Amino acid sequence: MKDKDINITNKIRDKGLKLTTQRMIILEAVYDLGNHPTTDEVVRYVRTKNPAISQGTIYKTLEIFVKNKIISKVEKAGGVFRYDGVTQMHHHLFEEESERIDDYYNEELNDLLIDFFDKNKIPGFQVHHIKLNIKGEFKN
Amino acid sequence: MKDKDINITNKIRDKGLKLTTQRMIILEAVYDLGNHPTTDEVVRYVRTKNPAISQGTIYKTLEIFVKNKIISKVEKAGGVFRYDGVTQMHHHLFEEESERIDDYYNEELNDLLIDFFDKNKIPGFQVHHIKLNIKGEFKN
DNA sequence: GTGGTTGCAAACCCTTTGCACGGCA
DNA sequence: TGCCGTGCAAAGGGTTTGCAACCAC
Repeated sequence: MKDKDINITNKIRDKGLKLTTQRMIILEAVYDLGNHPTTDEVVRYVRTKNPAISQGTIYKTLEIFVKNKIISKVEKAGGVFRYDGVTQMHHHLFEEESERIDDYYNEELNDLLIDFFDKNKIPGFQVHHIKLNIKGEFKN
Repeated sequence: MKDKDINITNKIRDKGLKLTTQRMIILEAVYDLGNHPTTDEVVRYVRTKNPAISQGTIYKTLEIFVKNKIISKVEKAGGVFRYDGVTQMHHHLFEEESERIDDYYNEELNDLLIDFFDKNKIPGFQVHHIKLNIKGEFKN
């Protein structure tokens, strides 16, 4: 068994979820596809590994992963869901026209934000998670 | 003509869009409903003012307003669109279970963010707009 | 006058659901 | 063995589209 498989196995088992072939392949898909895949992209990836896995299962399984915080949904207006296998704090760069979404990591920014909300509690609201949506355009 | 109507009229005309009854009522709906209405909420509001306005027109018109930056879409995972009539820089508080979305205004935070990205340009990306998604829970 | 807008209704498409079968623990 | 997970296919529901009639400019 490869390191990658062990990692995937643990992610699933650590949440008390049953380990099945379907779940392993679906989680592998999110990780391997990397760039915030849509459900459809996950479906196509999974097909290449095992065409017998149904679309319904993929939809259900992705939701189970989200509920168990193994992956997360990218906040995205537009009827299509995207999933994100990165669980550490990071932000997103959006380009509207192209639908492109890149990750943006910056420790200094994270510290700045955490520090800000430590000092400035929001009345009547307890913060769990902060994420910056940065809209603009990619230049080549 | 009320001040409100003049304001709405100008918002539409200033973008070079034709002024129609439908557009005025639809824009009024987004402003009056206030709290990030869904398309369906806009449809219901518009019906009370003029039942003859069709749902298709409302969908098309809201998209036209977004394209012309008169209003904006709230980034939201979930198949339902929400619209936001507030154009000044602000942030959103999300509570997942309840679907509640409140606005969060903080000038100091805005300055902090603008200053940060002035000093820390993102290679290959030009920032147009920054918005924080703050997830957590409302306490009563 | 005329090109953009609207109304209508059907089509779309992603997502959800129900249920019987199958397989992990 | 028991119960959770899966496959299948149909239903659901918000959104989009096409086109003829209409109307601001």
